[in-house]
Amino acid sequence: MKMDDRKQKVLMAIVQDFIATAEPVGSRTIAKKYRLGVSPATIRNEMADLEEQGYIEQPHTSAGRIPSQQGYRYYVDYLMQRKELSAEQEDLIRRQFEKKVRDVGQVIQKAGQLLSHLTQYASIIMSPQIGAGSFKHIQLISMRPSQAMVIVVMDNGTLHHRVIEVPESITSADMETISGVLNAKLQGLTIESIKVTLLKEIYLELARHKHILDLAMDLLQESLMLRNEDKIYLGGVFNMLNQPEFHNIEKVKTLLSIIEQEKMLCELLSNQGDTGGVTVRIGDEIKHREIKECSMITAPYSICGKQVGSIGVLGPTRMEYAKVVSIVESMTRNLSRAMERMIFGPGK
Amino acid sequence: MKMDDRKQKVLMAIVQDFIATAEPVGSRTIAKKYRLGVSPATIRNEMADLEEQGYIEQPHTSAGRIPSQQGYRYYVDYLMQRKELSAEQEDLIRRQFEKKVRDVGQVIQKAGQLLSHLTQYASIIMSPQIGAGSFKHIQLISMRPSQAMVIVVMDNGTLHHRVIEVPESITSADMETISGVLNAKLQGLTIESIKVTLLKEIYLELARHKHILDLAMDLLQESLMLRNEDKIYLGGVFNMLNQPEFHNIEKVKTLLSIIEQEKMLCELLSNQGDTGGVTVRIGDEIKHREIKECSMITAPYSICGKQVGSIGVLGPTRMEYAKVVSIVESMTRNLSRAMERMIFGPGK
DNA sequence: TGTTAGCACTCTATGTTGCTGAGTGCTAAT
DNA sequence: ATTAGCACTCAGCAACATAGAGTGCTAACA
Repeated sequence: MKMDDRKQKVLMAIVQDFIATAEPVGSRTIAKKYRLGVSPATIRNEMADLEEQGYIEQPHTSAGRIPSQQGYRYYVDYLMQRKELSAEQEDLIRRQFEKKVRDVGQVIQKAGQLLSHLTQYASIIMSPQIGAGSFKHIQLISMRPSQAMVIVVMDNGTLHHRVIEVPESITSADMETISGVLNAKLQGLTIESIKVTLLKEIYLELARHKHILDLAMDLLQESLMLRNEDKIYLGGVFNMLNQPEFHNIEKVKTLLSIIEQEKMLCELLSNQGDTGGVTVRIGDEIKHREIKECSMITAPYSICGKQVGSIGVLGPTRMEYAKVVSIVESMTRNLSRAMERMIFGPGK
Repeated sequence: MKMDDRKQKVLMAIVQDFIATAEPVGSRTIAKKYRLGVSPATIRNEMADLEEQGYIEQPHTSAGRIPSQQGYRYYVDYLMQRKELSAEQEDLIRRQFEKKVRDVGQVIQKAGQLLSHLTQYASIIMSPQIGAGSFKHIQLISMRPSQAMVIVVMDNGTLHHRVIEVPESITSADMETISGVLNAKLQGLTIESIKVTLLKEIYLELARHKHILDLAMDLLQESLMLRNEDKIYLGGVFNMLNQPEFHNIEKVKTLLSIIEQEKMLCELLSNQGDTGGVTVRIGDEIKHREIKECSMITAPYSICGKQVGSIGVLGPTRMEYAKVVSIVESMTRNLSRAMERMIFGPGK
């Protein structure tokens, strides 16, 4: 793993130049553009070594070199220095997140648009996985003569509702009563702690309204079981087509076919390591073989310190790692804050 | 506009063959495959006429003919006969819509997936535009010591909620009271009919809770004003890449750039004619010049007879009109039903 | 008068060839 | 250890040739 200083510089030059131009980099270019103070011939020697060690490769004999996966990895781990965001970028992000939004979906969507706009790659954002909560409040509301709405509020701030059929004989007052009893008996319970005896008790008390009760309990039960499902926002795929690596239709096809499968996207985002920080996965390190020659930079965001979802950027392996890492990091910070405000109110 | 019988047959052959193969159609092919009982030479004469009249064109001298926009139009208006869905397809659609789903978004999404799967083109579906309703019920719920949730239920079955900050001194009982007063005074009102005098009255009655009242009224007002915004589901773009007309990257790019702009999609769907039935727009007839060489087949769906949204299929002008028209039609029927069930409960 | 066979003509698509230039690896001189 | 010099390789491009699909026109035919 040890690498002499000049080799590092050469590797760095190759990676950077290739990221910038998408053209294989020759020894002359490096000597001229990166001023290492040695001649192309010397650099050729270094390159031969680097190739032998697997950091770079040659598309064909008479071409320059391009970084191998291992080369990118080395660059990301040891050579790259983060490129801090410009003041405008910082500002843009902050302002985007200050905007008033209606629901979580909208935050996610805005964040995705911003992320793909800033990076010029595709962005993937997962909506927060707010675990199954416990029951907070239930409310029956009469909507039309024979229809009512059941609303269940969970303590994590989510709510579920459904329209049900009720006998015409049921009055608003009856519904109040039912709501009242259920609230009194069940408040704060999780699915595990709802005892059969307790249910019996309720049914006894509200025997007259068994039918409605059944329907209400159905929704309640579902709500308690439900981990709110994965929603995924994806944007900026269009950007990818500007990358020369996607000038070939077949690649675009495989890319799109993946991207239309939400499940796979979820896996891509969830499969990240342990760290809690920004993760960079290069080429094969993304486990799905359908995605070739792509890299992902992902990071979790959190609500009150608990990781609840992830955001990510998908680009060609020839990605501007230094820039994207900073952007992703800044985004998670801002997104976490926005989510907290969303769910727990504007807070302090 | 009048066209002799054999010409029609020739035009039909050209359109159908081109739709099937994407290759310019020659006179020999028509004579052999479509058995018009005349020789290629005769067909060549007919084709020369058709070209003169603008129904077909020649990509270059030594190629066969392809339909012009006008040619497709004539085909769709006079020649095409609907291709009824196969029993399996009918069945597939029905079963998809019978599945239990959680919310409107999910119905839309499922429908979109199905539509693009059946047609093999891109599908666009608009979520229902349920107009601003009138107020049905408001409920304040204490969530944490200094936080409460306001829920507003509208008579059209939609609901809005928000977490607000409240003084710690407010009790659950206070909230019940506030909810109660608001419900009693405001039930059934629309934004226009809420009078200042009435508001004064409420504020007087609940003077102690002015702060909360303000927050609750904010949400209420927003809810009353809000036409629920356009959400658009889009799927099957991937399918389009299988069409030979999109083997050229530039076209894919313009297609994708459009497709990522939700606004434009909305316009595309809304801009349909009057008819209430299936609308076919070919090439330029879609007003956006960005979309070249595409056709759209759209149709509105309705809730209780009122048109609330549209679904559409976007494909190349060389689209299987006969098939897609039937599919779109069947989908709107099923979607309308599913929406009604969703919003008004399972009903009869 | 409408239909058809025959034929010359056009033009794309495909393949072949040869050349150019970028880039390499090696060797010998510094 | 570095570098200049040189022979070698190979993708990419342009120029050219060829094949084949399809046409339009003409003249013969029913």
